[in-house]
This record gives sequence, structure tokens and C-alpha cells, in this order.
Amino acid sequence: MEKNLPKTYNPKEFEEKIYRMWEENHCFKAEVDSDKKPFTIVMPPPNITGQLHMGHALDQTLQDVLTRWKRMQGFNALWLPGSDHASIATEVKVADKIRTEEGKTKEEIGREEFLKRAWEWKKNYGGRITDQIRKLGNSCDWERERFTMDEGCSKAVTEFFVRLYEKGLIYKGNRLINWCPSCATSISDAEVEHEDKKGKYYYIKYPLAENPEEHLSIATTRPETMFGDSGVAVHPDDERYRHLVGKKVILPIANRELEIVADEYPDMEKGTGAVKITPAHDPNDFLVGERHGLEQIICMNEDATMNKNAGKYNGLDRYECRKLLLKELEEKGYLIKVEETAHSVGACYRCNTVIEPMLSEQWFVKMEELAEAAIEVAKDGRLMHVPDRFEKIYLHWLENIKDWCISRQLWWGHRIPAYYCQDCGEVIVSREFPQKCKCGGKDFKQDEDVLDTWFSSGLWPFSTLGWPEKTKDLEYFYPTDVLVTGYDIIFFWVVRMVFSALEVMDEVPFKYVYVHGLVRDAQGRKMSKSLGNGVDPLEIIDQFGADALRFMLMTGITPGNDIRFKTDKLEASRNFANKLWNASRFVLMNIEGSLISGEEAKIAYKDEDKWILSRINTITEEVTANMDKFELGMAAQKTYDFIWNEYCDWYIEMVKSRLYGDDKNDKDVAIFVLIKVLKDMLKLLHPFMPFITEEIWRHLPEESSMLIKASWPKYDKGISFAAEVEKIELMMEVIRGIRNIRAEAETLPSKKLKAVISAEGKAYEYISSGERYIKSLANISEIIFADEKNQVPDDSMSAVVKSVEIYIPLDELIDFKAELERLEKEEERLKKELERVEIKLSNESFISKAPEKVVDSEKEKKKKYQDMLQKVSERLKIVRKKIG
RNA sequence: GGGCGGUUAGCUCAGCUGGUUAGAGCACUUGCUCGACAAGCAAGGGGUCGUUGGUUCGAAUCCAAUACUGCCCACCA
Repeated sequence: MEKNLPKTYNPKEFEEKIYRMWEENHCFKAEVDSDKKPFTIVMPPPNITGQLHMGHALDQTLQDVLTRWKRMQGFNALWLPGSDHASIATEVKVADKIRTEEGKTKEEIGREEFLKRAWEWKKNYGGRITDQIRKLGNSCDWERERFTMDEGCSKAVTEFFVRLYEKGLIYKGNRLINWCPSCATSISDAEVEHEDKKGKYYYIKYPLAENPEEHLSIATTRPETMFGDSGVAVHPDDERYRHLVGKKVILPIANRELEIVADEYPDMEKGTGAVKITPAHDPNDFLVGERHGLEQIICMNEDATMNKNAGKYNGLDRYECRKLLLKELEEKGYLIKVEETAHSVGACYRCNTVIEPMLSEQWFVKMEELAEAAIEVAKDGRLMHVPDRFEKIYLHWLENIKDWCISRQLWWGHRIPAYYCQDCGEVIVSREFPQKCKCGGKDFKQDEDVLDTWFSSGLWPFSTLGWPEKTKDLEYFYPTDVLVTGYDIIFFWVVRMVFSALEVMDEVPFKYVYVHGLVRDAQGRKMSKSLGNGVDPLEIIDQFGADALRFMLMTGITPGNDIRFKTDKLEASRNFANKLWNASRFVLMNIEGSLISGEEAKIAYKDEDKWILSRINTITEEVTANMDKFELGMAAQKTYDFIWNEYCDWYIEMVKSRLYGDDKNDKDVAIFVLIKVLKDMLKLLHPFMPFITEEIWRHLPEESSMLIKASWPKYDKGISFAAEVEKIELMMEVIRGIRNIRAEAETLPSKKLKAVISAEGKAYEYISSGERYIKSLANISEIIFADEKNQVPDDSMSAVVKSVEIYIPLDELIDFKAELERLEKEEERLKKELERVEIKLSNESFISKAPEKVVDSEKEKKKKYQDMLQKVSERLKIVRKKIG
């Protein structure tokens, strides 16, 4: 135990210190231990190029809350951290650096040298994001930190690739892929973002070969691709064109002949019904072309300039070509009309450049079989989504999946383990560099391409635990329990982890997928660099503390929904931390000498002790239930409410008179309960606010171990003080009633007042045995019970709570006007309530059909309201008479 | 074109499997220099829960339709 807490809550003074303490004591470490049950979360690896942003803060905090909670519940909790090499993003960054610092392109530097620089870059900057993450308080096992390109993960990638290849699930083929001209690489379908943009339909004349006077009108949004045309398709049922099938048209400018083919693909209703077919630059046309054996003509280069197939436009950028081509078409009379339209355009999700569908030889993963397995585990419940609406999205995507293009024309990443014999051209896919080819050749060249980043990310849940080796870790910690991620990368990542795991591990990689939303700005906009509306978590931590940020994110969250970042919510969280800080300070300040034992305290519990113990017990049960259901926001909110509204506002206030009194033993009992409940509160709050709770914990007497290692409180069936709870709650209402009188009547002095109370039965017992609460908390000097001797004075202000009447005698000071207003308002309210209950009770079907419990409680309510109403009415009469 | 959300106090949002006087934070009003806390204390005001219809003894909660709004998916030449 340390000395008392400083006067004000200042997170900067201890957050870093506490984190260091946890790390130095290896508190985050998890090792195989067959006596304990494992709980595993594998951290979605942030990109090494990344900076910590609010999305991370949310994502990371959720994982930390779950990890800390499970650790306290006695699980062997492993949260495994790491980072992702982020192929494209890093390559772009490193290339930029080389360009600005050395004035060279990456090609000029060469592959080997470039990779050297990239690793250097990773060494210098790759740890930045993980350093930032520590500031959030993450309790991940840093001693196990992994990187997608470290030795083990790389080995896993090769192993996985080879296995899929050997099974025939990976193939190399000439297919239509998405080409990003700016990144100069292919990208997968998932990496293309579609956006509706304004565009134009250009209607172009394609004259018939045998009769140039006649023509087909062809609409296109990308006229420059006409240099890749190798046919025109019409629908076989289309009367307009039936006679032309098999004939030829002339491709304008290029002056090539194109065959007219009949195919189901064209939509007769749309455009002119005749479609130009460009197999090498459009995915649909590619299929049509395959069906009819049409030539695949590539008319663009990799940088989206036109190639020699575009004739005189060779070398021009695609859009420049479009402009000039349209001009020429118009001049030569080939352009029929131009129509405005809106159509969807695909862009690269990294650089936002419009992608170019292009025919290219790439490596692909066959998806059908893999997808089926991933669909099955969702349907049979082995994989659960929280909230479950995301399961539909997941399923829909898998059910419509196409083969996955995995090769990238980049250098930073896992190089494809395919080797080409330089003598015979044979392709060998293998784990090691091949020694000898069938043909006897020994000269091999490895494939130049690297793999899609998500190929390695897909293996993350098990490659980080040692796969392909059969490690103890893998056996013990796998499958993991929860995957926490945003809905924006379900397709990129979640799906890929699932089918990859099912393929090689034969088991789901995680049991639950907890899907969270985005953190938006105060106006509800997405935080983005271009808008400049991003909020830097590090600045927030600096200003408010990590605990406040975490708590704000957690209370604001409902699974799957976006969250708005507002400073006032942050302030509220910080204020809450301050409240807890001061309450704890108050408790510690009042400790004198040694503490009494639980047994000693137990026999001397006062009613408020029993009440608060009973309440924390209930709250513990509820919070735990919420956590079990992933209702973390609710759990945090309940803890907040209990600490502030029950412990601070009521319990501490009730106990003060005992702390300042002369009864030493009674004081010790109060201290005992104050500490006991505080401890449980700190435990419940610890997953959400780890720093402040640990810091306070360090100051508690007789606590030598850390809170992070403490055990989660359990619901105690033995604690049930129903009568005490009822009594204290009645006290609270009476006190509120008196305070209300004080507040409403402006003429009331702030000094102590007498109270005359009329109560019967249980209420009388409660109040007579609980006078001290009313005296101290409502500032009352004396309580007189009304009976034959002590009549209720007319000149008094009054309140009715439950069946208790309270009168504050005031003689000439009385503010009858205020009293009248209060009573009238009260009467009206009661009449309304009573009416509602009476209507319900006079409804026969209610009486016969509603459960007895509900009917009884309505009857009780009726009695209560009648009783109160009668009392209020009598009082009103008197006051009205007084006023005259 | 298909799918999924949201619509509750001035603002931002909670309200799980139908029964509470419909809640919180911020904002607002009034009063507090009383020994944890003004980042605070006490007492208040403010909502026909988007609209319509249905199920039910009973609907913010379940169902249907509708309006507005956001997001995701899709090969609309």
C-alpha cells in the first residue's frame, strides 16, 4: 500500500508507470497450462505503414476488455499481437522515399536493393503503430509479437500455397483481372470499390462489311477499348438482327472486320441491343469471347496508355485517346449520338485510380470448394456472428464468390514459390528452391510476383501459433475464441481466415466474430485523411487519459453500429474517472489503524451496509451476464450507474455520520464495507478503465497483488437482504421528498427543520428505525410521528411518498402558494395514474388473461394511488382554506 | 436490381426474449463557499418512441405496409 492518493485525478501521472509495471511483471503473458482453460484472441495486425486512428482504438479496446475480463475470470487469456507487411501500401511508401531521397525509381534501384530498403524501413518505422497501441493499455502478450513476413509466417504462406497447388486449388491462367494502372499491379475483386459516376454513352456506327451504307449502332462508355474489339454480339431472339448473325461489320478507324455472333448475353431492351465484344478488356466480353472463339486483343499497356493496336493513338493515355478518338469519330461521321448516364466505375481501394479490366496471366485460387466449407460452418453454428445480421452478408458474399486473383506485380511481400526451368520451361511449385528439373536442367528462375497481402493474413490465426509445425501452442490455444473486427473487412479478411483455416486446420479459426462499426466524427461523417476530420487518439489520451477514451468508446457502442466521436462524451467519461478517484480518496482518507475482519464486520452490518452489498451483488450478476452476451456497452453503463448513483450519491453519504461518530467499531464496519464494495467496483470496471482502477488498487490496504490478476467477482447467493433493500429504498424516497420541499419553496431556510411524519405498519418501522438517515441526509433536526398527541400542523409544507406523509411545520414562514402548486401537480399526476390502473383493472379480459403476478401488482398500485390521492386531497383542502 | 440497418427529450444515443411513472450524457432552469469530488452536490423542466394498419388483456418492443435516411452487394454494353 502506498500513501494517499493525490488530490486530483491526473492520468498522466500514472498511466505509463502502470503499463510498465504490467509489462515488467509479465502480466500479459500466456503460456500453455493444462490446468487452465485457454481464451484466445488474435489481434488483427495493423499495417506497418499505419498510424493509430480511432478505428484502431475502438477495435483494440474491445479486444482488451474481453481479454482482461476473461483473464480475471480465471482463463488463460492470450491476446496475440502483430503487424502486417501491407504489400502495396509499404511498397508505395518505400518507393516514394527512395524517389525523394535518392531521385531514383524502384526499377533503377532493382529488386534486391529495394527489398533491403524496405526491410530497413520496416525496422525504423514498423514498430511505430505497436508503440502507439500500448498507450491504450492493451494487455496483449508482446513477447509473442509476430509479423506477417517473419520466418514462421512466411513458411506458413509457402506451405499453404504448395498444398493448395498440389490439391489443384491454385492455378495460373490468362484471365480478366482488375488492373490498377497507378499501383501497376493486379488487384482482387474485393479491392475494387464501385462508385456511381456520371458518364456518357457514345453511340458509334459499325458499318456492315457487305454494305457500308448500312450499319449497326453500338453504345459504349469506354470508346477507346474499341481497338480491342473482336466481335459484335446480338441476342439470338432479337428480330432486328437475326439476319445479320454470321455476317461482318467494319470496325471504324481500325478498319478491321468483326463477326456478328448470337449470344444470350446482350439485353434486347438495353441500348441498341447490339454489343461490341472486347474480350481482353471486359469481364463479360471475355466470357462471350470464349464461347465464340473470338480473338483476345489487348489494346493497352500496363500504365493505361494505348499500345500499338490503337494505331496512331499508340502511347497516348486512355483518356487522352478517348478524347481524340471521339473527335475523329465525329469528324468522320461515325459518332451517332452521346447520352448522359450514370454508371458504376471501379476504382482501386488503395489509390482510387480507375481500374482497367485487363486480360493478364495471373495466379488464382479456385474458390468454389473453399467457399462451400466456409458457408457450412456458418450455417451449422460453428462460427457465430455478433450481431448475427452479419452472417447474411458473409454468406451472400461467399455464395457469389469468384476465383481469387492472388498474384501481385510487386516486390514487397511473399514471393510466389513457383520456379521456372530455364531449359524446358517447366513450372515447379515447391517449398524449397528446386534442385533439378525433369529435363535435367538446373537453372531455375522464381516467379517475379508476390502474393496478395490477404493471402498471408488469412493464415494469421494459426500461423502465429506455429503452424505448419504442430506446436503445443497451436494445440492448446487454437481455435481462437473471438475475432474482433470492423464490418469493412469481413470480405477482405474474415472470410479468408475461415476458409484457409478450414482447409488446413479442419476447424474454424474462431468461435465468434464480433463485428463493430466505424468511428465517425461529430457530424456523423467517416473520418478520413482527405476530409481532415480525423481525431488522433494519442492527442485524446494526452488530454483526457486512455481510460476516458476507452470508456467513452465502450459506453457508446452497440455491436455492429457506428459510433460518433463527441468531445462531451469524452468529458463525461473523464468526469466519471474523476468521480471514482475522489470516492476512492475519500475511502482511503478515512482508514485509521488496522482493519477488522469480515467475520467481525458481518455481525455488525447496518442496514445501509446490507443494502449496498446486496446491490453490488446484483450488479455483478447483471454485468457478467451482459459481458457474456457481448453487451459491453451495457455492462460499462451499469457499472457507471452503480458507482455514481448508488455508491457515491447514497452509500457514502449514508455512512458519513458513522465515520465522523464516536463508535469506533461501527466506523470500522463502515470502512470494511466501503472497501469491500470499492474492490468489487474496481474489478468490474477494470476491463474498461484498467489504469485508474489499477492505480487505486495499489493504494488499498492489504492488497499486495495487482488488480489485473485479481479474480472477477462472483454472484453470491448468500447475500440477499430484501428487507434492508426495501427499507433503504423507502428512506431514499422520503429524503428525496423532503429535499424536494426545500427546493420548491423559496422561503424555506437552509437550516435544520423539524419533520412530522405519518406512517403505518412496515413503513413506520422502517422510518422509526432509520431516523438517522433522514436527519443527516435531509438536514432534519427532529422527527415527530403524527398520532393523537401530535397532530399534523396546518401551517406546513407536505409530501406524500408511497404511503408516507411528510410535513415540514413552518408557522409564519410558510409559502402556501408553492405548497398549493406542488399539491395540485401531485394530485393531477396521481389522478392520471389511478385512472390508468382502474381502466386496466376494469377490463375483464385483462383480469382473466394476464398473469396473476401482473394483475396483483396492478391491484397494489391502485391501492397505493388511492391512498396517496386521498391524503393529497385532504391536504389540498386545508391549504386552500388557508389561502382563502 | 438485391440485401442490411437507422428513425425514441433541443443534440448524441441506451432500452435483450412485449407489462417500468420510457432512461442516460450533454444542453436548459433553480438553489448550493456545509470536512471525496465545481471534472462537483441537490431539486426540476422537456418525449402522443417516423406514419398507418394489424396481432395481443397489454406494443417503443412482435407483424405488415409506407415515408425519410445511411450502408453493403451486383458483369446496367
